[in-house]
Amino acid sequence: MPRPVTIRTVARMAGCSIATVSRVMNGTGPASVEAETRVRAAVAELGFRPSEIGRSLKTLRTRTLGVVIPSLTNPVFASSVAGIEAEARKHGHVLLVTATDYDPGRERELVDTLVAQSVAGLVMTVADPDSNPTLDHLDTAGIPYVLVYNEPQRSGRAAVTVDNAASGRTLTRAFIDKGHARILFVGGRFSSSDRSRLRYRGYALAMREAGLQAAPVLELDYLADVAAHRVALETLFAVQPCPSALICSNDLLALSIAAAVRDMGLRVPQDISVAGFDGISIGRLVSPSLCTIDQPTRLMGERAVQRLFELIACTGLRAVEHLPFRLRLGESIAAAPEDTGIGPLATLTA
Amino acid sequence: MPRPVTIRTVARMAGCSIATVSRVMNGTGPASVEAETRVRAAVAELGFRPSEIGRSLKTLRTRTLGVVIPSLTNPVFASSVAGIEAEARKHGHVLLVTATDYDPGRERELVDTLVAQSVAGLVMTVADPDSNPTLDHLDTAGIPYVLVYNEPQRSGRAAVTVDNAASGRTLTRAFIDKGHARILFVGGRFSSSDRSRLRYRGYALAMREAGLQAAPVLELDYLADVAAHRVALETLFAVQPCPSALICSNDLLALSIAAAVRDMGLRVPQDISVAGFDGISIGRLVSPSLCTIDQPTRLMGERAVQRLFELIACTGLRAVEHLPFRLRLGESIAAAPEDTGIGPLATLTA
DNA sequence: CGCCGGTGTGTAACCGGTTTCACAGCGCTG
DNA sequence: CAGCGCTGTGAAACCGGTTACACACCGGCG
Repeated sequence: MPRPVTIRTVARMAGCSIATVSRVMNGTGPASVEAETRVRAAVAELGFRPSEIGRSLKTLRTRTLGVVIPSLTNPVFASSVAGIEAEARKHGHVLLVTATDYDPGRERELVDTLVAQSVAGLVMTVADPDSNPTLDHLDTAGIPYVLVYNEPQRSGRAAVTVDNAASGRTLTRAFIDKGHARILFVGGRFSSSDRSRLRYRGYALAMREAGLQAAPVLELDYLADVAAHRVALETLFAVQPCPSALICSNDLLALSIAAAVRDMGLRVPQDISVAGFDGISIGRLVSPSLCTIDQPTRLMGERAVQRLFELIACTGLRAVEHLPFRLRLGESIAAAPEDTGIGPLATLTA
Repeated sequence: MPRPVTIRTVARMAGCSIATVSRVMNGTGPASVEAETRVRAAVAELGFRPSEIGRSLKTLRTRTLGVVIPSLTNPVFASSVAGIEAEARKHGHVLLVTATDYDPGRERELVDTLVAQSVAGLVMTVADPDSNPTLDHLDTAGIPYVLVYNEPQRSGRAAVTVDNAASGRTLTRAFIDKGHARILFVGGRFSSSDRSRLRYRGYALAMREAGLQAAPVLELDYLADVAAHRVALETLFAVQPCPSALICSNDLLALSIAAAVRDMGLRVPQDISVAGFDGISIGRLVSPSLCTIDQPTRLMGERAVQRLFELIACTGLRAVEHLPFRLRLGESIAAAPEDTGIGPLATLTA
């Protein structure tokens, strides 16, 4: 158990005061060439690295960013955290990462934990960015944060996202252009995702624009297994004609829904087309490759950190920034089967 | 910008000294009922939460664990970090997460950064757990750590993993049992993964036991795209008979290789069987579902944290702990085509 | 020669907790 | 009633840095 090397150890070895050591290491204030030389030699010999704790105590700000996301096991969040981490490291900061496990009730507790760590700022994805006491609390406490994937409607909050409604509209229009009319939107629980809600809104708009009736969303549990998803689909299909296309609110759900469809003995995309959102990279590898809305997930994380540092520096605006998305057609979308003109879904489900 | 609430604010409002506040909050030392009542009331009214920085300064240990992994975008690491995070939170700790991006040269720098943050301990996945100066440094500095996925051969290092060689043997034997003889092992760069090496060793052992000759590993870049993988396969297949089975050193690579095989106009598994390692959950959703070695990835993260706390408490051993793995057959493995008895791969590649 | 200003350096306060130590007050025992 | 021990409390040291401030030293100028 070697004695810890502190700034005092260095000062003793260099034959100067701790103030001089600090000045040399941070380049603040004046220092003679010989003092600097001796300090640098001592630092090198001792392998001294200043404690971030001691440093933080004075300014009450650490070189640490807090991250709050629903889950690490969804590749779309993992990918954005990868971007956040890389960009934070560029700025000499590290990341405190926490997950709510899709439970909005945990948001407040996690934020409090991170605030107790005196993070310099937060990057978050929350369930509801508009009516959110936790974010209100951060606002009043003056702690800067940037939202990722969230798209607050009421402004005054910094966010980096894509235009979810527009992407839902784009994706739905792609289906309509291929002759689909009975298009069902399958969503994760709306309460835990404003993305889901906005994507559905885009879907509904595209349907209306095409003179089609939007069906109510089929709400499923993100995290349930294929069997549960199959049961949900079968239950629905028993009381209404089978849709020719399923738009799922995210890629992970789309992969599970596609598996459930295959389980039912139907082919993707010949019998039913399936699409998702997010553009997770695995979607390119599977067969049929997944039709999706491609998002710059990693870049979104990087931009969020850049904007967070702007907020910390008191430049930068609390506004929503939209990054471009792109339709990736993939192989899981095909032209609508011709023999299925039974009518719109909504007439039966309404 | 509200004045920060410190322990002194609370003491003033409760009409006592900061020592009493500290004692009440931590349950250390005696405190009268009335003093405790006043302190708790003040804490509640002010919403006081003690700064972790101030707390840490005294003991020079934070309630923070450091995590070093190759990448967050590989679901197998993301999943273990999820387990690490959940278990750490149970113990009231938070996670500093960093990624090497598969560059072993960054390990030292990241560890130094985390050590400067005075982490209580580290959970790591490194390229080479046996000959590793960074780990040596942690040993001499007396900083506890537990390895995940790594399987150090020379003992003296705490690790949580599966028996990678045994899993390679099990998987290979499954192929042999289905009549495969020309089985190729496709690996990520060996230099960046001891798992790859050990899984190959298990493959080679199973081949030898069955009287078959093991082929040299086909080393590929984990992160390259499908097109690059296709080129690599075509180049190899041009000079030797096409194997009937491809065992890939991890699931992400297996998915990419399967896509490359399909790109070449071959069917999985009718023409070529494909398998991976890790048991990422997405492997169950794709079609054909992926044959793999199922690992308790999340549990591995949880166990690592449990053992790390044992090390911190100076109970607990620096030893390798093997968790059970399970062969998941899936649909990407089929019986070997009958007309392919051209001979073992090794005779041609050697 | 006295004064001014700049340069290099050390001392000490400070940040927000934890913890040691001293001590007051009280009840008990001898 | 003296002395002991226990309980509750506060003052102050302490952790490892940063930084305000004092000051010594030196060269240049009036």
